[in-house]
Amino acid sequence: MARVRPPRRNGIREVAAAAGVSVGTVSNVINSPDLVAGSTRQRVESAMRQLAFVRNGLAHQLRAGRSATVGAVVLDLANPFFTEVNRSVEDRLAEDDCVLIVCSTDEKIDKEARYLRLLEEQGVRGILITPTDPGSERIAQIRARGLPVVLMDCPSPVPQMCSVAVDDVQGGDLAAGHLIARGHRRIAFFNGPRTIRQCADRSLGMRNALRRADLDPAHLMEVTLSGDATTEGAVAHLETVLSGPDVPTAIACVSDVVALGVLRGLRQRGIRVPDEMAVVGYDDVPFAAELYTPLTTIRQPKQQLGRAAAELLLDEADPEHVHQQIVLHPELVIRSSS
Amino acid sequence: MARVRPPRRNGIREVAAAAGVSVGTVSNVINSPDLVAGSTRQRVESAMRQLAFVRNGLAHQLRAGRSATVGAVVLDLANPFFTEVNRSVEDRLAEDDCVLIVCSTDEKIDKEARYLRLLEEQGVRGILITPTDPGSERIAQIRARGLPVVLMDCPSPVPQMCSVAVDDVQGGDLAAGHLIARGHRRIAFFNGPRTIRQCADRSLGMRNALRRADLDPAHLMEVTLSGDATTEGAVAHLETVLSGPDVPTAIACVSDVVALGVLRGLRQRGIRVPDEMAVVGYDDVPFAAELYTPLTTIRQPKQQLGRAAAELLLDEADPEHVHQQIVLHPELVIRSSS
DNA sequence: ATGAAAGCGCTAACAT
DNA sequence: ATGTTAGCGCTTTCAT
Repeated sequence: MARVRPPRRNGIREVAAAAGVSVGTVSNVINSPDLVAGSTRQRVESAMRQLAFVRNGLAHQLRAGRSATVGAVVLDLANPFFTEVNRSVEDRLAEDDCVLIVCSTDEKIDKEARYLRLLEEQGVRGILITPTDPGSERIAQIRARGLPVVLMDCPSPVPQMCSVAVDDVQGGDLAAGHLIARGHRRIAFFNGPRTIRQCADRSLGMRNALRRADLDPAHLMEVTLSGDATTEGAVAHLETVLSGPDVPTAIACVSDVVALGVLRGLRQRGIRVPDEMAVVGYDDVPFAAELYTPLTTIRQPKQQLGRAAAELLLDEADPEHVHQQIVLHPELVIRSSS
Repeated sequence: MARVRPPRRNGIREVAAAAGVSVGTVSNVINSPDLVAGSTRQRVESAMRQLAFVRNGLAHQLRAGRSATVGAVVLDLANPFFTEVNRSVEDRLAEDDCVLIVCSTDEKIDKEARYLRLLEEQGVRGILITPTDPGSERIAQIRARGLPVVLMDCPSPVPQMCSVAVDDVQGGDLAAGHLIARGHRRIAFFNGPRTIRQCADRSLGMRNALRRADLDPAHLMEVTLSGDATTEGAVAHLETVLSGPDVPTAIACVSDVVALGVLRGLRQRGIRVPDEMAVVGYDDVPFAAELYTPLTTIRQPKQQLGRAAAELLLDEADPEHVHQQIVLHPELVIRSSS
């Protein structure tokens, strides 16, 4: 029965023995120090130090019924937008001694499903998610099992669920409105798949702006990057647009990362920005201002988003909790690319 | 005794009851399906589906003694270097059904200590860390308690510990060597605090290059950004350097993020790059090529780094495991800023 | 092939 | 103020 590697760490039991008290007392000095007499407490604490005691959080959580981990399911951890959101989430969680598990879905529904299950098994305290489909049965089921879910960067389709979103219709409107004001009429939109709400909404916003300017919204040349809404994907799709029959004078992009690819492709072809082609991005990532052509973009309140989402999730423990749908607003940042 | 919110999820027990078998059998269909008869298995599986069974990972891990979480302690989750490393780690872990907990220390030793404790309590399977001090007592103790630790972006000071590093001395050498070859003699180095190994090593490498060119290494004008090795920090420190008695002709930076600040500050002052001032970065983050002035930089093999680190960590479970210190190599990428 | 039962390390009554 | 003990949900011998 001898285990091979049992540098098993000391538990509450060893501490109790060393301090000459019962395990219950040790538990109390950890969880309700005021219940135990000063002298005993000192003895126990010194024993803990001596034995390098680290409480087994799993056992704790199993018994106490609540864990110290929160899961964040986002499209891509390496995307600078989510990166900043996650950082804010992490900081907020730290205030409550919670820790963040990150998961990238790459917009793949099966990866999403897999991670959701993993997180649920893991017994996370709750899940923050930028869902591929906010109305999905899967999310409803998770909530039905009592696990708090907060939608991040996505408005809740139902009132009983928390969400923090940024108004993407407004964002799209801002972007297109700006281009129209600059005199552009043939506008392309490098968008992600419309099945992603952000993409659909931004598209809608752009069409609203066109309509308001008495332009036919159908003339928006929407290019769909499915699964390749990346810098490289954009470079690839640029070819198609430029060699088409109806070359646009402006390209709006669903993200700064995509805009980066557009700028790169344009530069490779010697097409000047903004003179020959205007470009606008989305997100306002940290480097947007320092690009070869500083990028006009739609700024998202990333930190607020992360912090608010974390806060809502932590709050769900509270029985008095009311479900909130927070909507934040984007902002047009004009630079040189348009 | 009635709990307030008990939408408690169904456990192995409920499944057992529904399927008319014992809990042991249910456990077996989960963990050793071949031990149980086909028909029983089917009954159990259908019961699991019916009851939306999700196994309690905490209990599982408590009993089985190994968890499915791995912690990564890095300087800053939002830093594009770590962002890419983490993403690779995440992907590698996913292959083993593990999940990643991320922690940003901001180079603060107390934050690091706090997160390490949290992770250890959390019962992570192991810890990947970019330590503020790789030789710290704290890390040694963690390992002594049987928790695998792999140093990331840092060579192990001792042979019994795994590590994946990138040769930073070489990187510094590459950067300075390049500037020297371009004719620069007065070189400034916007570095982080030398207590961080990467910073110390890159500085060393730069001095090596100077020495090789028969230049006095003491002439390297090293500017220390402590706790503000950020874009903003760099902008602030630039003032000091430019108004000093001995203005450099080139600025090397400890990261692309810092270089971004230098470029920004230079641009604000109308100083042309590279004509009036050469700049080189470090990391080769995704946007480095698309900056206003495309950035000459030292490329780090970020994906390899993350993947290798995750692999080493996962391997430590293996009793046959040997401790490896992997050293990867950086690469000079010349663009227009120098 | 399946069941019964003893824990994993901890918490929370309840007893003293 | 401290000790005792019954579990949390699961795995894992050991019987059957």
